[in-house]
Amino acid sequence: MYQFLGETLTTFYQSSKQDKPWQLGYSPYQIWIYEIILQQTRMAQGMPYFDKFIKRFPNIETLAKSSLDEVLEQWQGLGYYSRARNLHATARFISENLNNEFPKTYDALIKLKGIGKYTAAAISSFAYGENQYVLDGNVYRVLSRYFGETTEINSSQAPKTFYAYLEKIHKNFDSQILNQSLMDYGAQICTAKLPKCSECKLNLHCVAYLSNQIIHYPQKIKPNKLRNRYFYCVFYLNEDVIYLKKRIEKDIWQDLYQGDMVESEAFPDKRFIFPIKEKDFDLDWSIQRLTHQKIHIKFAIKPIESFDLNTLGEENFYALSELHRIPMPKIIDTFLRNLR
DNA sequence: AAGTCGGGGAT
DNA sequence: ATCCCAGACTT
Repeated sequence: MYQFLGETLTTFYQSSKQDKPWQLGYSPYQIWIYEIILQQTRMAQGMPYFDKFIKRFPNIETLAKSSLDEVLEQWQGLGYYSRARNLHATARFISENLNNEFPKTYDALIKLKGIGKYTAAAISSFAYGENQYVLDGNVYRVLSRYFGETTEINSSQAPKTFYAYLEKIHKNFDSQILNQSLMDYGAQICTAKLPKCSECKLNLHCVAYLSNQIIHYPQKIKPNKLRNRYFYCVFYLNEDVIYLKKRIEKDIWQDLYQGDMVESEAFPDKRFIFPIKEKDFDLDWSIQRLTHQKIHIKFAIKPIESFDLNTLGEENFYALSELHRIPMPKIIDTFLRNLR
């Protein structure tokens, strides 16, 4: 089974005409950005951000010299903002401690912030040809179906189980090619929904397919139910100035900007503490469904009074003309855009 | 070992 | 409405 899998994937790779990052002449730095952006993110969503990001920060030095706000601004709308924070911190670390030289080995890469087993393997394999195995969502899916592996892929023991498969598969084949073809196969043929089993060359030995159980693989532990969260958000505003404050809590949207915002148990909340009444929050009510949370925000606009500047802190007021350079959560950004 | 972190697109 | 994506980090 291992030999057949390796041969089939190698053949698939050679017939695939899709351009690979390293074939496009991407530098190790660019492959790093590429892999971070594509964490938990589809190609179609990530690639426009990759192009923008590389154009704005062509190398380690420019990224390291930029402010966190500037990096987050490029990242706005992409989600999982810790990726941008770690990217920025790692760029500065490499610039200050490694003489601007990007680490070249798996062992060095995995010590960097934001780089885990997958990304260390991907960079060291794709940029430097090191013999390492990538294990991502695509690989989990292909292997679990092909071998009929019932270990839940989001369980804590999943990595150990699946790396054992990879070790045997990679034994007689080129790791770089196998890494890329496993992921491409999962993305193009062995897809999560409506897999193309009829044109799949692996189905001769695919345990899930032969037992007609494809739909039940990969197995997964049920996620927790959606958490509802309710926020009130006030924008103190006049013709050319707006109040914005950075979220500093270790919570969703850390380091992004928002209005004067408080969270409540529900709408309406008796403990409401803003200087304007709950009924003034009829301006708009946005709901955003995320993977694990459902965000409800009631927005309000309040003209700036002279005492507001003292109460809220003058440093938190920004010119409207520079609004586009301030990173904000998608739902906040959308509201402010619609305001115009 | 379990929880947390975004947003979008396909079904 | 549900799933899940070229995952990593914290508790």
